[in-house]
Amino acid sequence: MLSNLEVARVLREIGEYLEMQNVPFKPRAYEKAALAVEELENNVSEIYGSGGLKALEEIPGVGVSIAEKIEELLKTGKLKYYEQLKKKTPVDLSSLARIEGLGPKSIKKLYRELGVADLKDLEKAARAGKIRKLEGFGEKSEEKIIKGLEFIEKAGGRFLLGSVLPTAYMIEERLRELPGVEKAVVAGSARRRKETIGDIDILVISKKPAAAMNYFTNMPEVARVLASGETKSSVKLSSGLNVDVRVVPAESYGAALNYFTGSKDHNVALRRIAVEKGWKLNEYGLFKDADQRGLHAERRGKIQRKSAFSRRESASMIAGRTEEEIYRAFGMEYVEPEMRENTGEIELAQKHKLPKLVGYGDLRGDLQTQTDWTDGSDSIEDMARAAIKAGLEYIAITDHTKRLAMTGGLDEKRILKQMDEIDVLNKKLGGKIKVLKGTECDILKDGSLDLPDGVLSKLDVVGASVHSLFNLSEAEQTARIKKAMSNPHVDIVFHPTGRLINRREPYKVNVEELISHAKKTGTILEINADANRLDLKDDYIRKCVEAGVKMSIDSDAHSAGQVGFLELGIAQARRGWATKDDIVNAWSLEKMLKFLKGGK
DNA sequence: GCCGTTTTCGGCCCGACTGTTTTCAGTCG
Repeated sequence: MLSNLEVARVLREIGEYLEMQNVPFKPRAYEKAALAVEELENNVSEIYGSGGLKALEEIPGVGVSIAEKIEELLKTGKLKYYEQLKKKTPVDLSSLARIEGLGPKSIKKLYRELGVADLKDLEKAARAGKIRKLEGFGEKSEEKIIKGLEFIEKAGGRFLLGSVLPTAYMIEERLRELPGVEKAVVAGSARRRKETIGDIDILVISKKPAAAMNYFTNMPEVARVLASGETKSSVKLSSGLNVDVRVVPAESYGAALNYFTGSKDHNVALRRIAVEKGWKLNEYGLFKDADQRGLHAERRGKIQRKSAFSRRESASMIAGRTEEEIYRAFGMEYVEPEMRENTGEIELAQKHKLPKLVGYGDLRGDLQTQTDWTDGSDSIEDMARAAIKAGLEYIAITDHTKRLAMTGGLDEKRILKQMDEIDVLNKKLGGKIKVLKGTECDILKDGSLDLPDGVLSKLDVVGASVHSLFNLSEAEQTARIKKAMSNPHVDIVFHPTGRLINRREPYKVNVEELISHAKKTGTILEINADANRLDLKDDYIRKCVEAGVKMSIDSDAHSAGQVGFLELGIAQARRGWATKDDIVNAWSLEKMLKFLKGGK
C-alpha cells in the first residue's frame, strides 16, 4: 500500500518535469495536489478504497485527471505518465533540486549537455570544470554548486527550532540597535514556530538600509554572502544556517511582516481574497489598484531595480502599516502566526471564530522533570527553586523507574523514600510552590507498568512512557500503550510517539487510536517541550483539541536550568490550535489535580 | 490541470536578486 507521502512525491515530481518543459500552469496544479495529498488526514489508499475516484476528486486541488493518475498509481504501483516524463529526463530530481540555486530548468540543461543524473555526476562535472562552460552557467554558478554539494553532505537540511531561535533573536537584537533602524523582527517559519527551520528571515524598517545591510553581511558569524542588495540580503552562517534580511519602508511594515511570515499557502490564500475584491496584496501593502499589468509595465521601465513602492501605489493603499490593519481590511480576525498554514484558519478568521490560543505566559506548572535521583543533574530542591524563579505554582518530580536501569531508575522502595523527601521539602518551602510527587513510569512490553499499583496510587502525577521495544508492529505498540492508559492510576502518556526530530522516526503507533482511547479513559497526552522531541506534534495536537482530549505541556527538564523551558511546547500547542482549556497545566493546581484523579 | 455568488472558459500571487547577459531567464521565498 502506498503512503500519502509516496503518492505526493510522484505528483510533485511530475510538476517538476512539466516545469522543465516550460509547460504553463500545470506544474503548480501538480504541486498543489501533491501538497493536498501530503496533508490528508486519512490514507489516500483508504480514501480510494472506500469512495473510489469520486472520493479522490473531493481532495482540494485534485480534479478528474489527477484523480485518475492517483488511481493508476494505487492500483498498479506505477504511473505511465510519470514514467514517460521521467524517460525524457531520467534524473534524481529530488536530490538535485536540493542544491541551492538549481531548479528544474538548470537540471534539465545539465542532463542534456553533460549527462548529469544525480549528485555524484553533478560533483564530477563541477570538479572537472565542465559546468562553467555551459551557456547560461559560469564560474560562479559552478562554485555555488560545489558549495551546495558540500553543505548537503555536512548539514543535510533543516535545523531544529530550538537551536535556531537564540541565533535569530540575537541577530534581531543587534540589528535593532543599529543607528537608523526603527524595527527589526524575526519573521518566516521561525515566527510561525515551525518545529524545523530552513532559514531565518528578519524584517527591518530603517531609514539607512545600506548601513543595516552592510552590518548584516559583515557579521562575524557570516561564512558566505549569498546575495546583497539594497532591500534584500542573504548570508550563510558558519553553522550552515541561512539568514535573509529584508528592508521595507515603515508604511509597509505590516504587509511585509505578513508576507515574510508566511506560510506561502496562507499568503497565497490572502492574495486570492484580495484579487476577488479587486485589490492587490504584496509585501508593500494592500492596494485598491489591481491593474497589475500597468504596474508591471511601469516597473519594467523606469523604476526597475528600485523600490517597488511607487507614488501611484501609495495613493491607492488600503492597509499595510500593521498586520492587524490588513486582516481588518479583509473583514477578518487577526490570525496568530502559529496558525498561518492555510489549514482552515482563514475561513474561521472570516467568520470571527478563531480559537483563543493558549498564551506564552499561561502555564502554571510543569508536570515532567527529572532529578539527580535518576538521570537529572540537580536535586529536587534545586528543581523546585528553579520553578519558583520561572514563575510556576507547581512542579511534578517524575524520575524514571527501575526498568530504565542505565538511569538508575527508582524501584518501589526508593520512590517511597523520595516521596517522604518531597513532603519535607514542601514544608520547608512554605507554600512558595507545590512540589508534586510523580513518576515517569516505564511501560513494559505487555503494557503493564514498572511500578505496582499500590505505589502508583500514592502519587500525585503518574506519567507513563515507552523507552524500549521501538520496533514492535503498529498493532502491538498501539495495544501496549492503550493497555497502560487503561490503568486507572496513569494520568499522562509522556512523549507519546517517541520521535526525535531529524534523528529518530516515531515508533509505529496509531495515534488516532490513542487519542480516542485517551478520551475514553480520561488520560492526558503530553506535549513534550524538549526541542528534540516536540511530541505530540502539531497535527496530533489539533486532533486532540478536536476530540476534546486534554494535554499537558512539560519541559522534561533534566537540570534546573531547563525548568520552565516550556516556550517551545507552548508554541507547538499553539500550532495545534490549543486553548488554555485544552492544557491541564494552564489550570490552577486544584483544578488540574481534580482532573487527574477524577478524569479516570 | 484545477476551479467557480465574476461558474464550464479563462484565469491562475508576486517581487527581488543573481549571473550571465546587453535585456532577461531562472530561482527563491
